[in-house]
Amino acid sequence: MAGRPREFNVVVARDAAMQLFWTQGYEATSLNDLLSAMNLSKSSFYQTFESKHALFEQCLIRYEEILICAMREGLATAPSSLAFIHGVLTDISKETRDPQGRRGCLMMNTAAEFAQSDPGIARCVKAGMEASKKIFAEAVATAQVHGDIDSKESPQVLADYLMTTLIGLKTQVKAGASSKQITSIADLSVTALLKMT
Amino acid sequence: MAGRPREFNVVVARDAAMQLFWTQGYEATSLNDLLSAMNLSKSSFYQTFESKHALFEQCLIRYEEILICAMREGLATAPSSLAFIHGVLTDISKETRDPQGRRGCLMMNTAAEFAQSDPGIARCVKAGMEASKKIFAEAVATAQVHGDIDSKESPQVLADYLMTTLIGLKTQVKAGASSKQITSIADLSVTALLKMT
DNA sequence: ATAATATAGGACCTTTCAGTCCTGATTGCA
DNA sequence: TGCAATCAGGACTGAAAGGTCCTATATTAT
Repeated sequence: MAGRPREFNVVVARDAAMQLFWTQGYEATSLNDLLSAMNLSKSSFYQTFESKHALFEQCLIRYEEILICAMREGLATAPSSLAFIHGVLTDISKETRDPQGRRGCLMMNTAAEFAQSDPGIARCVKAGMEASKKIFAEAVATAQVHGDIDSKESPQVLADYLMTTLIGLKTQVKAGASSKQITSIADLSVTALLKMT
Repeated sequence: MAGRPREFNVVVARDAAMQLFWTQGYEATSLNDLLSAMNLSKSSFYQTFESKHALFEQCLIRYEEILICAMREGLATAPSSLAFIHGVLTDISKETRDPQGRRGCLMMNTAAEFAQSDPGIARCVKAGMEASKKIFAEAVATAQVHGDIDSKESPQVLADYLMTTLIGLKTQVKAGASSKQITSIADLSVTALLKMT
């Protein structure tokens, strides 16, 4: 009953699309761009992925999964929760080196491009934001238990603060900030977090 | 030698365009959208504004002028430099009320949409960012003189920190954060700034 | 009156877009 | 052998995009 098997890997193809959307944004990425990057014929594309929009949503979800996984792993393997928090922020300075890094974060780029106009995508973004924030909140809570961060403020509010800083830093990188600037801001933000009572 | 005078106000028309670009972004705003909002015929449009792209650049520059002026005035009239800084951040919570406020900031939206692909626009954005940062730096320096902010950190770095927070907050608003969340983060950021040594 | 500039409106152009459909070949399983 | 599903590739559609050009009318200063 089964016909000819698929010759390409759906995951690989979708990841290629994700990279392209990440670099160029949704609107700026044409179908032909996608077909080239994914190395697919139009037939195969529409047979496998319903539409450009549907594919984008899948890419966004996938991106968020990867992001969350990376954060979870980072938190799990870091010497301490505080080191994890500090690392997430300071590592952004590395993204200033190549154009690849200057792309920012697909989730945040999408927030800027779609938040107003596409409720479905907006929900996706919000979910990803919440998930990231939750990990920050866990990290903060642990750091508070260890006495690295003062316990007067709730982990949720502090996680919101960290998310805000993260978004701001990523955007600054995109806008052309230097590695040094980013490092300074990140260090300052963490210092501020610690000195707070 | 002079012919028929212009019947519309260039400034008013351009401001209407600015509002539209602000709400929808550059790509998502079609020429017809612009003609309707500006109440112009195609003839008048192209006679006055060279192209959609040129108009956008003018709008961006105008937006930045308004922004900088508002900040300068805010700083001049605030009871103190610290109050100004605190006000800029906490006032963002008001933007959560109506969709109008959820548009974010044209300059930052543009950074997200164009920073990678359009060097001219990117330069414009960077200039606006620098100008905003400069005002923050002035405010910080004054607050340091008044003893409201510790003088160990340079005004430049602290201004960078404030810009980062500002960008992060604006983006969070766009992504759907609540008024309460924004207020909490803004208060926390300023508190952090003060408690720092 | 004339030159110069503005107005409105529409025809028109080229390009690009996402998406559909069709043909014909290919491949695997039953 | 035949069914089912894939493949590639191109023709095609309808819509929308930004821009140009043209006609005809209106308004001003000289």
